[in-house]
Amino acid sequence: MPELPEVEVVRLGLAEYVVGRTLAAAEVRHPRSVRRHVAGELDFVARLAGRTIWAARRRGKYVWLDLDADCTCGEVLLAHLGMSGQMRIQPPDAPAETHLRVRLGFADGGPELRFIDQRTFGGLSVEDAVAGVPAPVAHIARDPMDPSFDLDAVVAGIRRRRTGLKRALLDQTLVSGIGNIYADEALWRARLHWAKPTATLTRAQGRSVLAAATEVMTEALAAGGTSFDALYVNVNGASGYFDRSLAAYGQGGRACPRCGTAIRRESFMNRSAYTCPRCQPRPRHPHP
DNA sequence: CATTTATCCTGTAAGC
DNA sequence: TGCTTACAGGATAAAT
Repeated sequence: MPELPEVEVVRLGLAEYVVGRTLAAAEVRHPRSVRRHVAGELDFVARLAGRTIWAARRRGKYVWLDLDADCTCGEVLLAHLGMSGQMRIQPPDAPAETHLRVRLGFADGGPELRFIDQRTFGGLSVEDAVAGVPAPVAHIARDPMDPSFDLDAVVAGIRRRRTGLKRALLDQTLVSGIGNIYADEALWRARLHWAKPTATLTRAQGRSVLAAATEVMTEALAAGGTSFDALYVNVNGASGYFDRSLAAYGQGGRACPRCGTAIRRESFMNRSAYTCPRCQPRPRHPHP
């Protein structure tokens, strides 16, 4: 599932292959993939034709391409990969992928940009940027790799909440970029349980779990991301290999790399939470 | 207001 | 074998 490291790998690919090029015709093959473009499919296509891509940027799990030289107040092509979205660079004559949703051709006739998305939770839209950030991203907190990320402020924000620790880590308005995989890995590294009430979190524990999240996402980025179920690939179709380094996520029944105890899978918010029962003891009063 | 839950979607895999 | 069911889960609207 694309979280910060996977989206950053995609951003790097976009920076390499499409920045500096000028868009020609766009083709929307599935309306759901542009549903966030409120002015509709035709307007989406019309707004892209002839536009030059000036930069590829990211915040959390959102990635966008600047369509105006002045990035502080121009338009951008905003993308969210959702669960299964992929950005691929392909020759224009390459056969259509099974879940090809949007094709973006270029005026130079070179490789085109394709948005492929099996589950269609992701999508593209053209948005106005305000102070350099697309409007739908304005409420998304800075991520741990942002130079302006304020760790102590985020720890304070988490401790102000009245919820469970993992819920807070997944809340993109507190800190962005962390999804289910890296939340479980960060909690495992910090030896904290997902149901620990944020009210009982010390400042040191808060700093520890965020440092762990930053560390594990940095390592995952260096490995090209995590391709847990082969739905995540880079712009050239290659998988990342950080899944081999996961200690907790998806490891139910397997030995904890630290103490050998079997990793436990629990139900959490209609999904899963993986913990080591020994390294991450359940809090006395767990938050549901 | 703060917090939690249901919903969107499709392919894979497990269970009967 | 073939059908049904559970599961994967990011963001947000709706509910509490």
